[in-house]
Amino acid sequence: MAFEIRILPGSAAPIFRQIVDQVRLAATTGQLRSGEQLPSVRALAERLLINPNTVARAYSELASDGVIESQPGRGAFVSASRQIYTRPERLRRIEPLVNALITEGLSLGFAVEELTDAIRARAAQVRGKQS
Amino acid sequence: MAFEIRILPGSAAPIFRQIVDQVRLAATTGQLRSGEQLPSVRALAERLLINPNTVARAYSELASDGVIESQPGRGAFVSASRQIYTRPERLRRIEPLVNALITEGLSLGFAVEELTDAIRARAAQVRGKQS
Amino acid sequence: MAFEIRILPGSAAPIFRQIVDQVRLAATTGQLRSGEQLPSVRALAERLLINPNTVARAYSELASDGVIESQPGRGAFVSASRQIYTRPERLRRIEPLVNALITEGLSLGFAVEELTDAIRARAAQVRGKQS
Amino acid sequence: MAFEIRILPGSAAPIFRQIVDQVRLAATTGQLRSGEQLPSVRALAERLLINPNTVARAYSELASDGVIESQPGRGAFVSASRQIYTRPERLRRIEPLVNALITEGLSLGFAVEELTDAIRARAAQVRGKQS
DNA sequence: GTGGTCTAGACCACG
DNA sequence: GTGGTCTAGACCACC
Repeated sequence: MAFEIRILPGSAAPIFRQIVDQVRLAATTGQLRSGEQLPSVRALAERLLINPNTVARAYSELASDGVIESQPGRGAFVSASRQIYTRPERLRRIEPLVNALITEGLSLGFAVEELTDAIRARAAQVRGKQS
Repeated sequence: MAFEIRILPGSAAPIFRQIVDQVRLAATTGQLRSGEQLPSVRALAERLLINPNTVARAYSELASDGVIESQPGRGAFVSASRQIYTRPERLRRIEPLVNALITEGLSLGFAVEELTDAIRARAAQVRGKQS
Repeated sequence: MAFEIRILPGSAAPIFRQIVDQVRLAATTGQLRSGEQLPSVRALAERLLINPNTVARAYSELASDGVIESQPGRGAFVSASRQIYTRPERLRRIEPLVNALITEGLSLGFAVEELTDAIRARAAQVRGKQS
Repeated sequence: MAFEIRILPGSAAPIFRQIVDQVRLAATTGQLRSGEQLPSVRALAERLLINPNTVARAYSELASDGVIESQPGRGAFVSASRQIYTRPERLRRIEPLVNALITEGLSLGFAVEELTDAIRARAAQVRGKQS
Protein backbone atom coordinates (compact mmCIF):
# COMPACT_ATOMS: atom_id res chain seq x y z
CA MET A 1 0.00 0.00 0.00
CA ALA A 2 1.45 3.34 -1.09
CA PHE A 3 -0.75 5.00 1.46
CA GLU A 4 0.74 5.80 4.84
CA ILE A 5 -0.99 7.63 7.65
CA ARG A 6 1.33 10.15 9.27
CA ILE A 7 0.91 12.13 12.47
CA LEU A 8 2.51 15.55 12.65
CA PRO A 9 3.43 15.95 16.32
CA GLY A 10 3.61 19.75 16.13
CA SER A 11 0.22 20.11 14.51
CA ALA A 12 -2.57 21.94 16.24
CA ALA A 13 -5.07 19.42 14.90
CA PRO A 14 -5.98 16.62 17.30
CA ILE A 15 -4.52 13.27 16.38
CA PHE A 16 -7.85 11.51 15.75
CA ARG A 17 -8.77 14.35 13.37
CA GLN A 18 -5.51 13.94 11.44
CA ILE A 19 -6.27 10.28 10.92
CA VAL A 20 -9.85 10.90 9.85
CA ASP A 21 -8.85 13.58 7.38
CA GLN A 22 -6.09 11.54 5.80
CA VAL A 23 -8.27 8.48 5.32
CA ARG A 24 -11.19 10.47 3.97
CA LEU A 25 -8.98 12.30 1.51
CA ALA A 26 -7.25 9.11 0.40
CA ALA A 27 -10.59 7.42 -0.15
CA THR A 28 -11.85 10.35 -2.21
CA THR A 29 -8.77 10.72 -4.39
CA GLY A 30 -8.54 6.99 -5.04
CA GLN A 31 -5.37 6.42 -3.09
CA LEU A 32 -7.44 4.01 -1.05
CA ARG A 33 -9.64 1.79 -3.20
CA SER A 34 -13.09 0.64 -2.32
CA GLY A 35 -12.92 -2.65 -0.41
CA GLU A 36 -9.32 -2.17 0.67
CA GLN A 37 -8.55 -3.15 4.25
CA LEU A 38 -7.24 -0.65 6.79
CA PRO A 39 -4.69 -1.60 9.43
CA SER A 40 -6.22 -2.84 12.65
CA VAL A 41 -6.77 -0.40 15.50
CA ARG A 42 -4.04 -1.97 17.56
CA ALA A 43 -1.54 -2.21 14.71
CA LEU A 44 -2.00 1.41 13.68
CA ALA A 45 -1.78 2.61 17.27
CA GLU A 46 1.46 0.73 17.71
CA ARG A 47 2.94 2.06 14.51
CA LEU A 48 2.01 5.68 15.27
CA LEU A 49 2.98 5.40 18.93
CA ILE A 50 -0.40 6.65 20.07
CA ASN A 51 -3.22 5.46 22.27
CA PRO A 52 -5.45 2.76 20.69
CA ASN A 53 -8.48 4.68 21.93
CA THR A 54 -7.46 7.52 19.65
CA VAL A 55 -7.37 5.26 16.59
CA ALA A 56 -10.65 3.66 17.60
CA ARG A 57 -12.27 7.05 17.80
CA ALA A 58 -11.02 7.97 14.33
CA TYR A 59 -12.30 4.71 12.82
CA SER A 60 -15.61 5.17 14.56
CA GLU A 61 -16.02 8.63 13.06
CA LEU A 62 -15.05 7.32 9.63
CA ALA A 63 -17.58 4.51 9.95
CA SER A 64 -20.40 6.84 10.98
CA ASP A 65 -19.52 9.05 8.00
CA GLY A 66 -19.81 6.06 5.69
CA VAL A 67 -16.20 6.21 4.56
CA ILE A 68 -15.26 2.83 5.99
CA GLU A 69 -17.13 -0.16 7.30
CA SER A 70 -15.98 -1.83 10.47
CA GLN A 71 -16.70 -5.54 10.56
CA PRO A 72 -16.21 -6.68 14.12
CA GLY A 73 -13.60 -9.39 14.33
CA ARG A 74 -12.56 -9.04 10.70
CA GLY A 75 -11.29 -5.48 10.38
CA ALA A 76 -12.15 -2.18 8.74
CA PHE A 77 -12.70 -1.79 4.97
CA VAL A 78 -13.05 1.18 2.67
CA SER A 79 -16.69 1.56 1.58
CA ALA A 80 -17.84 1.79 -1.99
CA SER A 81 -17.45 5.46 -2.72
CA ARG A 82 -20.67 7.36 -2.96
CA GLN A 83 -21.90 10.90 -2.60
CA ILE A 84 -23.46 10.91 0.81
CA TYR A 85 -24.26 14.62 1.06
CA THR A 86 -26.58 16.64 -1.16
CA ARG A 87 -25.09 19.69 -2.81
CA PRO A 88 -26.68 22.15 -0.34
CA GLU A 89 -25.31 20.07 2.52
CA ARG A 90 -21.87 20.02 0.96
CA LEU A 91 -21.97 23.80 0.55
CA ARG A 92 -23.10 24.19 4.14
CA ARG A 93 -20.15 22.13 5.31
CA ILE A 94 -17.53 23.94 3.29
CA GLU A 95 -18.78 27.46 4.03
CA PRO A 96 -17.18 28.02 7.46
CA LEU A 97 -13.79 27.02 6.07
CA VAL A 98 -14.14 29.43 3.17
CA ASN A 99 -15.11 32.18 5.57
CA ALA A 100 -12.21 31.44 7.89
CA LEU A 101 -9.73 31.53 5.02
CA ILE A 102 -11.11 34.84 3.74
CA THR A 103 -11.20 36.48 7.16
CA GLU A 104 -7.74 35.40 8.18
CA GLY A 105 -6.27 35.85 4.71
CA LEU A 106 -7.51 39.37 4.08
CA SER A 107 -6.62 40.43 7.63
CA LEU A 108 -3.09 39.18 7.11
CA GLY A 109 -2.86 41.30 4.00
CA PHE A 110 -3.12 38.63 1.33
CA ALA A 111 -4.79 39.42 -1.99
CA VAL A 112 -7.63 37.18 -3.11
CA GLU A 113 -5.50 35.91 -5.99
CA GLU A 114 -2.76 34.85 -3.57
CA LEU A 115 -5.31 32.80 -1.68
CA THR A 116 -6.69 31.06 -4.74
CA ASP A 117 -3.15 30.42 -5.96
CA ALA A 118 -2.29 28.85 -2.62
CA ILE A 119 -5.38 26.63 -2.90
CA ARG A 120 -4.41 25.48 -6.37
CA ALA A 121 -0.80 24.86 -5.36
CA ARG A 122 -1.75 22.87 -2.30
CA ALA A 123 -4.37 20.88 -4.22
CA ALA A 124 -1.80 19.97 -6.84
CA GLN A 125 0.50 18.73 -4.09
CA VAL A 126 -2.20 16.59 -2.53
CA ARG A 127 -3.39 15.15 -5.85
CA GLY A 128 0.20 14.45 -6.80
CA LYS A 129 0.41 11.84 -4.07
CA GLN A 130 -2.35 9.90 -5.82
CA SER A 131 -1.10 6.55 -6.99
CA MET B 1 -22.46 52.79 12.87
CA ALA B 2 -23.51 50.25 10.28
CA PHE B 3 -21.24 47.74 11.97
CA GLU B 4 -22.80 45.35 14.44
CA ILE B 5 -21.02 42.52 16.18
CA ARG B 6 -23.13 39.37 16.32
CA ILE B 7 -22.63 36.16 18.22
CA LEU B 8 -23.89 32.91 16.71
CA PRO B 9 -24.72 30.72 19.70
CA GLY B 10 -24.51 27.45 17.78
CA SER B 11 -21.13 28.22 16.25
CA ALA B 12 -18.12 26.00 16.85
CA ALA B 13 -15.94 29.09 17.19
CA PRO B 14 -15.54 30.39 20.75
CA ILE B 15 -17.26 33.68 21.51
CA PHE B 16 -14.11 35.74 21.94
CA ARG B 17 -12.87 34.44 18.57
CA GLN B 18 -16.09 35.45 16.83
CA ILE B 19 -15.64 38.97 18.16
CA VAL B 20 -11.98 39.10 17.14
CA ASP B 21 -12.72 37.86 13.64
CA GLN B 22 -15.58 40.24 13.03
CA VAL B 23 -13.63 43.26 14.20
CA ARG B 24 -10.54 42.27 12.24
CA LEU B 25 -12.53 41.76 9.08
CA ALA B 26 -14.40 45.04 9.53
CA ALA B 27 -11.12 46.87 10.08
CA THR B 28 -9.59 45.22 7.01
CA THR B 29 -12.49 46.02 4.70
CA GLY B 30 -12.81 49.58 5.91
CA GLN B 31 -16.15 49.07 7.59
CA LEU B 32 -14.36 50.24 10.72
CA ARG B 33 -12.19 53.27 10.09
CA SER B 34 -8.87 53.98 11.69
CA GLY B 35 -9.36 55.99 14.87
CA GLU B 36 -12.96 54.90 15.31
CA GLN B 37 -13.97 54.00 18.86
CA LEU B 38 -15.27 50.55 19.68
CA PRO B 39 -18.07 49.97 22.16
CA SER B 40 -16.79 49.73 25.72
CA VAL B 41 -16.07 46.32 27.17
CA ARG B 42 -18.99 46.54 29.54
CA ALA B 43 -21.41 47.93 26.96
CA LEU B 44 -20.63 45.24 24.41
CA ALA B 45 -20.85 42.53 27.07
CA GLU B 46 -24.26 43.78 28.07
CA ARG B 47 -25.51 43.98 24.50
CA LEU B 48 -24.27 40.47 23.64
CA LEU B 49 -25.40 39.04 26.97
CA ILE B 50 -21.95 37.68 27.72
CA ASN B 51 -19.40 38.15 30.46
CA PRO B 52 -17.29 41.34 30.30
CA ASN B 53 -14.15 39.22 30.71
CA THR B 54 -14.92 37.52 27.41
CA VAL B 55 -15.08 40.85 25.60
CA ALA B 56 -11.95 42.02 27.40
CA ARG B 57 -10.12 38.96 26.19
CA ALA B 58 -11.18 39.62 22.60
CA TYR B 59 -10.07 43.25 22.82
CA SER B 60 -6.77 42.20 24.36
CA GLU B 61 -6.09 39.84 21.47
CA LEU B 62 -7.02 42.52 18.95
CA ALA B 63 -4.64 44.93 20.67
CA SER B 64 -1.72 42.51 20.59
CA ASP B 65 -2.45 41.93 16.89
CA GLY B 66 -2.23 45.65 16.26
CA VAL B 67 -5.83 45.94 15.09
CA ILE B 68 -6.97 48.18 17.92
CA GLU B 69 -5.35 50.22 20.69
CA SER B 70 -6.77 50.02 24.17
CA GLN B 71 -6.30 53.13 26.23
CA PRO B 72 -7.08 52.47 29.88
CA GLY B 73 -9.62 54.90 31.17
CA ARG B 74 -10.44 56.15 27.70
CA GLY B 75 -11.62 53.32 25.50
CA ALA B 76 -10.56 51.12 22.59
CA PHE B 77 -9.82 52.58 19.16
CA VAL B 78 -9.14 51.13 15.72
CA SER B 79 -5.44 51.42 14.80
CA ALA B 80 -4.05 52.60 11.53
CA SER B 81 -3.79 49.43 9.48
CA ARG B 82 -0.31 48.05 9.12
CA GLN B 83 1.50 44.85 8.26
CA ILE B 84 2.95 43.49 11.48
CA TYR B 85 3.97 39.97 10.45
CA THR B 86 6.84 38.94 8.18
CA ARG B 87 5.90 37.14 5.01
CA PRO B 88 7.03 33.71 6.27
CA GLU B 89 4.94 34.22 9.37
CA ARG B 90 1.92 35.23 7.31
CA LEU B 91 2.31 32.09 5.21
CA ARG B 92 2.70 30.00 8.32
CA ARG B 93 -0.54 31.40 9.69
CA ILE B 94 -2.60 30.94 6.55
CA GLU B 95 -1.31 27.44 5.76
CA PRO B 96 -3.49 25.40 8.12
CA LEU B 97 -6.60 27.11 6.79
CA VAL B 98 -5.62 26.34 3.21
CA ASN B 99 -4.98 22.73 4.15
CA ALA B 100 -8.27 22.43 5.98
CA LEU B 101 -10.18 23.81 3.03
CA ILE B 102 -8.45 21.48 0.58
CA THR B 103 -8.85 18.39 2.73
CA GLU B 104 -12.47 19.00 3.55
CA GLY B 105 -13.31 20.34 0.09
CA LEU B 106 -11.83 17.48 -1.89
CA SER B 107 -13.24 14.94 0.54
CA LEU B 108 -16.69 16.40 -0.02
CA GLY B 109 -16.22 15.97 -3.74
CA PHE B 110 -15.63 19.58 -4.77
CA ALA B 111 -13.36 20.35 -7.70
CA VAL B 112 -10.48 22.72 -7.07
CA GLU B 113 -12.08 25.31 -9.34
CA GLU B 114 -15.26 25.21 -7.28
CA LEU B 115 -13.24 26.02 -4.20
CA THR B 116 -11.41 28.95 -5.75
CA ASP B 117 -14.70 30.22 -7.14
CA ALA B 118 -16.23 30.06 -3.68
CA ILE B 119 -13.26 32.02 -2.32
CA ARG B 120 -13.63 34.70 -4.95
CA ALA B 121 -17.39 34.92 -4.46
CA ARG B 122 -17.12 35.22 -0.70
CA ALA B 123 -14.32 37.79 -0.96
CA ALA B 124 -16.43 39.91 -3.30
CA GLN B 125 -19.31 39.74 -0.82
CA VAL B 126 -17.11 40.79 2.07
CA ARG B 127 -15.48 43.65 0.16
CA GLY B 128 -18.93 44.78 -0.95
CA LYS B 129 -19.80 45.75 2.60
CA GLN B 130 -17.09 48.36 2.45
CA SER B 131 -18.52 51.82 2.99
CA MET C 1 16.07 21.93 34.30
CA ALA C 2 18.19 24.85 35.46
CA PHE C 3 15.37 27.16 34.50
CA GLU C 4 13.00 28.25 37.22
CA ILE C 5 10.18 30.74 36.85
CA ARG C 6 9.96 33.09 39.80
CA ILE C 7 7.29 35.61 40.75
CA LEU C 8 8.30 38.76 42.58
CA PRO C 9 5.27 39.65 44.68
CA GLY C 10 6.21 43.32 45.08
CA SER C 11 6.78 43.87 41.39
CA ALA C 12 4.82 46.44 39.42
CA ALA C 13 4.59 43.98 36.53
CA PRO C 14 1.49 41.78 36.54
CA ILE C 15 2.07 38.13 37.29
CA PHE C 16 1.22 36.81 33.84
CA ARG C 17 3.64 39.35 32.35
CA GLN C 18 6.46 38.20 34.63
CA ILE C 19 5.93 34.65 33.42
CA VAL C 20 5.81 35.69 29.77
CA ASP C 21 8.97 37.74 30.06
CA GLN C 22 10.96 35.06 31.83
CA VAL C 23 9.97 32.37 29.35
CA ARG C 24 10.64 34.61 26.36
CA LEU C 25 14.04 35.58 27.66
CA ALA C 26 14.96 31.99 28.48
CA ALA C 27 13.88 30.88 25.01
CA THR C 28 15.88 33.69 23.43
CA THR C 29 19.08 33.02 25.34
CA GLY C 30 18.89 29.28 24.82
CA GLN C 31 18.22 28.46 28.45
CA LEU C 32 15.07 26.85 27.12
CA ARG C 33 15.69 24.77 24.02
CA SER C 34 13.39 24.38 21.08
CA GLY C 35 11.06 21.42 21.65
CA GLU C 36 11.48 21.44 25.39
CA GLN C 37 8.28 20.95 27.40
CA LEU C 38 7.10 23.59 29.83
CA PRO C 39 5.50 22.71 33.16
CA SER C 40 1.77 22.13 32.81
CA VAL C 41 -0.58 25.01 33.52
CA ARG C 42 -1.84 23.39 36.67
CA ALA C 43 1.59 22.34 37.91
CA LEU C 44 3.10 25.79 37.48
CA ALA C 45 0.07 27.42 39.09
CA GLU C 46 0.46 25.16 42.08
CA ARG C 47 4.16 25.79 42.39
CA LEU C 48 3.80 29.56 42.14
CA LEU C 49 0.72 29.59 44.36
CA ILE C 50 -1.33 31.42 41.78
CA ASN C 51 -4.53 30.74 39.87
CA PRO C 52 -4.27 28.36 36.88
CA ASN C 53 -6.07 30.92 34.74
CA THR C 54 -3.19 33.32 35.23
CA VAL C 55 -0.69 30.76 33.96
CA ALA C 56 -3.02 29.87 31.10
CA ARG C 57 -3.16 33.49 30.07
CA ALA C 58 0.64 33.74 30.07
CA TYR C 59 0.95 30.57 27.96
CA SER C 60 -1.70 31.82 25.58
CA GLU C 61 0.22 35.06 25.03
CA LEU C 62 3.45 33.14 24.52
CA ALA C 63 1.71 30.95 21.96
CA SER C 64 0.35 33.88 19.98
CA ASP C 65 3.85 35.39 20.01
CA GLY C 66 5.23 32.18 18.52
CA VAL C 67 7.46 31.45 21.51
CA ILE C 68 5.71 28.24 22.51
CA GLU C 69 3.15 25.90 20.99
CA SER C 70 0.29 24.66 23.13
CA GLN C 71 -1.02 21.26 22.20
CA PRO C 72 -4.34 20.58 23.93
CA GLY C 73 -4.20 17.34 25.80
CA ARG C 74 -0.44 17.07 25.42
CA GLY C 75 1.26 20.10 26.91
CA ALA C 76 3.15 23.25 25.96
CA PHE C 77 6.44 23.15 24.06
CA VAL C 78 9.08 25.70 23.11
CA SER C 79 8.89 26.57 19.40
CA ALA C 80 11.77 26.81 17.00
CA SER C 81 12.85 30.43 17.28
CA ARG C 82 11.82 32.61 14.42
CA GLN C 83 11.33 36.25 13.54
CA ILE C 84 7.60 36.86 13.34
CA TYR C 85 7.42 40.65 13.23
CA THR C 86 8.42 42.98 10.40
CA ARG C 87 11.21 45.40 11.13
CA PRO C 88 8.90 48.44 11.41
CA GLU C 89 6.77 46.52 13.88
CA ARG C 90 9.82 45.51 15.90
CA LEU C 91 10.93 49.15 16.04
CA ARG C 92 7.45 50.20 17.02
CA ARG C 93 7.48 47.72 19.88
CA ILE C 94 10.88 48.64 21.24
CA GLU C 95 10.41 52.40 20.96
CA PRO C 96 8.38 53.04 24.12
CA LEU C 97 10.96 51.14 26.18
CA VAL C 98 13.80 53.18 24.73
CA ASN C 99 11.89 56.37 25.45
CA ALA C 100 11.13 55.30 28.99
CA LEU C 101 14.76 54.49 29.68
CA ILE C 102 15.95 57.80 28.27
CA THR C 103 13.37 59.89 30.07
CA GLU C 104 13.84 58.22 33.41
CA GLY C 105 17.60 57.87 32.99
CA LEU C 106 18.33 61.46 32.09
CA SER C 107 15.91 62.72 34.72
CA LEU C 108 17.79 60.72 37.32
CA GLY C 109 21.01 62.40 36.19
CA PHE C 110 22.61 59.52 34.31
CA ALA C 111 24.82 60.26 31.32
CA VAL C 112 23.92 58.55 28.07
CA GLU C 113 27.09 56.51 28.26
CA GLU C 114 26.13 55.21 31.68
CA LEU C 115 22.86 53.98 30.24
CA THR C 116 24.43 52.20 27.29
CA ASP C 117 27.01 50.68 29.64
CA ALA C 118 24.22 49.41 31.85
CA ILE C 119 22.54 47.87 28.82
CA ARG C 120 25.70 46.12 27.74
CA ALA C 121 26.44 44.89 31.26
CA ARG C 122 22.95 43.52 31.76
CA ALA C 123 22.95 41.89 28.32
CA ALA C 124 26.23 40.16 29.10
CA GLN C 125 24.75 38.88 32.37
CA VAL C 126 21.68 37.53 30.64
CA ARG C 127 23.59 35.87 27.83
CA GLY C 128 25.92 34.38 30.41
CA LYS C 129 23.13 32.17 31.71
CA GLN C 130 23.07 30.45 28.37
CA SER C 131 23.85 26.80 28.76
CA MET D 1 8.83 79.79 26.98
CA ALA D 2 10.24 77.38 24.41
CA PHE D 3 8.91 74.55 26.55
CA GLU D 4 5.53 73.14 25.66
CA ILE D 5 3.92 70.15 27.30
CA ARG D 6 2.32 67.90 24.72
CA ILE D 7 -0.04 64.99 25.19
CA LEU D 8 0.11 62.17 22.68
CA PRO D 9 -3.46 60.87 22.49
CA GLY D 10 -2.47 57.50 21.09
CA SER D 11 0.14 56.84 23.74
CA ALA D 12 -0.21 53.94 26.12
CA ALA D 13 1.22 56.07 28.94
CA PRO D 14 -1.37 57.68 31.19
CA ILE D 15 -1.75 61.41 30.71
CA PHE D 16 -0.55 62.42 34.17
CA ARG D 17 2.59 60.33 33.60
CA GLN D 18 3.29 62.09 30.30
CA ILE D 19 3.13 65.45 32.06
CA VAL D 20 5.34 64.35 34.93
CA ASP D 21 7.96 62.89 32.59
CA GLN D 22 8.11 65.92 30.35
CA VAL D 23 8.47 68.35 33.22
CA ARG D 24 11.09 66.25 34.99
CA LEU D 25 13.11 65.86 31.83
CA ALA D 26 12.85 69.56 31.00
CA ALA D 27 13.98 70.49 34.51
CA THR D 28 16.96 68.14 34.28
CA THR D 29 18.12 69.23 30.85
CA GLY D 30 17.74 72.92 31.64
CA GLN D 31 14.85 73.57 29.32
CA LEU D 32 13.03 74.65 32.47
CA ARG D 33 15.17 76.86 34.72
CA SER D 34 15.10 76.81 38.45
CA GLY D 35 12.52 79.27 39.76
CA GLU D 36 10.55 79.35 36.53
CA GLN D 37 6.78 79.32 36.95
CA LEU D 38 4.64 76.56 35.51
CA PRO D 39 1.18 77.19 34.02
CA SER D 40 -1.62 76.97 36.55
CA VAL D 41 -3.48 73.69 36.91
CA ARG D 42 -6.58 75.14 35.37
CA ALA D 43 -4.77 76.85 32.50
CA LEU D 44 -2.82 73.73 31.55
CA ALA D 45 -5.92 71.56 31.76
CA GLU D 46 -7.75 73.93 29.45
CA ARG D 47 -4.93 74.09 26.95
CA LEU D 48 -4.49 70.29 26.84
CA LEU D 49 -8.23 69.64 26.88
CA ILE D 50 -7.94 67.31 29.83
CA ASN D 51 -9.40 67.03 33.28
CA PRO D 52 -7.93 69.48 35.86
CA ASN D 53 -7.69 66.60 38.32
CA THR D 54 -5.23 64.96 35.97
CA VAL D 55 -2.96 68.02 35.92
CA ALA D 56 -3.27 68.38 39.67
CA ARG D 57 -2.18 64.80 40.13
CA ALA D 58 0.87 65.36 37.92
CA TYR D 59 1.87 68.51 39.81
CA SER D 60 1.37 66.74 43.10
CA GLU D 61 3.69 63.93 42.05
CA LEU D 62 6.27 66.45 40.81
CA ALA D 63 6.08 68.31 44.09
CA SER D 64 6.50 65.19 46.19
CA ASP D 65 9.50 64.30 44.04
CA GLY D 66 11.03 67.71 44.73
CA VAL D 67 11.03 68.78 41.09
CA ILE D 68 8.62 71.67 41.62
CA GLU D 69 7.26 73.55 44.58
CA SER D 70 3.59 74.37 44.76
CA GLN D 71 2.87 77.60 46.60
CA PRO D 72 -0.85 77.66 47.32
CA GLY D 73 -2.46 80.71 45.79
CA ARG D 74 0.68 81.73 43.90
CA GLY D 75 1.41 78.88 41.54
CA ALA D 76 3.97 76.16 40.93
CA PHE D 77 7.68 76.84 40.48
CA VAL D 78 10.64 74.76 39.37
CA SER D 79 12.83 73.88 42.35
CA ALA D 80 16.52 74.51 42.56
CA SER D 81 17.96 71.45 40.86
CA ARG D 82 19.61 69.02 43.17
CA GLN D 83 20.45 65.37 43.29
CA ILE D 84 17.78 63.94 45.46
CA TYR D 85 18.64 60.27 45.11
CA THR D 86 21.86 58.54 46.13
CA ARG D 87 23.63 56.60 43.45
CA PRO D 88 22.41 53.20 44.70
CA GLU D 89 18.87 54.54 44.72
CA ARG D 90 19.26 55.88 41.19
CA LEU D 91 20.55 52.50 40.04
CA ARG D 92 17.69 50.78 41.77
CA ARG D 93 15.23 52.99 39.94
CA ILE D 94 16.74 52.58 36.49
CA GLU D 95 17.22 48.81 36.72
CA PRO D 96 13.72 47.62 35.83
CA LEU D 97 13.76 49.78 32.70
CA VAL D 98 17.11 48.36 31.64
CA ASN D 99 15.81 44.86 32.22
CA ALA D 100 12.63 45.52 30.27
CA LEU D 101 14.56 46.88 27.32
CA ILE D 102 16.92 43.90 27.29
CA THR D 103 14.17 41.32 27.62
CA GLU D 104 11.95 42.81 24.97
CA GLY D 105 14.82 43.82 22.71
CA LEU D 106 16.59 40.47 22.64
CA SER D 107 13.29 38.61 22.27
CA LEU D 108 12.43 40.75 19.27
CA GLY D 109 15.74 39.79 17.73
CA PHE D 110 17.66 43.03 18.20
CA ALA D 111 21.41 42.91 18.76
CA VAL D 112 22.77 44.66 21.84
CA GLU D 113 24.50 47.22 19.61
CA GLU D 114 21.21 48.08 17.95
CA LEU D 115 19.73 48.80 21.37
CA THR D 116 22.57 51.03 22.49
CA ASP D 117 22.47 52.83 19.15
CA ALA D 118 18.76 53.44 19.59
CA ILE D 119 19.44 54.83 23.06
CA ARG D 120 22.09 57.20 21.76
CA ALA D 121 19.91 58.31 18.84
CA ARG D 122 16.91 58.97 21.02
CA ALA D 123 19.01 60.78 23.62
CA ALA D 124 20.45 63.06 20.95
CA GLN D 125 16.92 63.89 19.85
CA VAL D 126 15.80 64.73 23.35
CA ARG D 127 18.87 66.79 24.16
CA GLY D 128 18.51 68.61 20.86
CA LYS D 129 15.32 70.20 22.10
CA GLN D 130 17.28 71.85 24.87
CA SER D 131 17.20 75.66 24.56
C1' DG E 1 -3.69 13.79 32.95
C1' DT E 2 -3.46 17.97 29.26
C1' DG E 3 -4.93 22.86 27.48
C1' DG E 4 -9.22 26.00 26.26
C1' DT E 5 -13.29 28.58 27.32
C1' DC E 6 -16.63 30.88 30.03
C1' DT E 7 -18.87 32.91 34.16
C1' DA E 8 -19.10 35.54 38.43
C1' DG E 9 -17.30 38.71 41.15
C1' DA E 10 -13.60 41.38 43.15
C1' DC E 11 -10.11 45.26 43.15
C1' DC E 12 -7.09 48.67 40.92
C1' DA E 13 -5.53 52.76 38.06
C1' DC E 14 -7.01 56.36 35.15
C1' DG E 15 -10.03 60.42 33.62
C1' DG F 1 -17.21 56.09 33.39
C1' DT F 2 -12.88 53.41 31.08
C1' DG F 3 -9.69 49.08 30.56
C1' DG F 4 -6.53 45.59 33.29
C1' DT F 5 -5.66 41.92 36.50
C1' DC F 6 -6.66 38.17 39.48
C1' DT F 7 -9.35 34.51 41.82
C1' DA F 8 -12.59 30.74 42.14
C1' DG F 9 -14.90 27.40 40.09
C1' DA F 10 -17.21 25.16 36.26
C1' DC F 11 -17.33 22.43 31.85
C1' DC F 12 -15.36 20.74 27.49
C1' DA F 13 -12.29 18.17 24.15
C1' DC F 14 -8.35 15.35 23.76
C1' DC F 15 -4.96 11.66 25.17
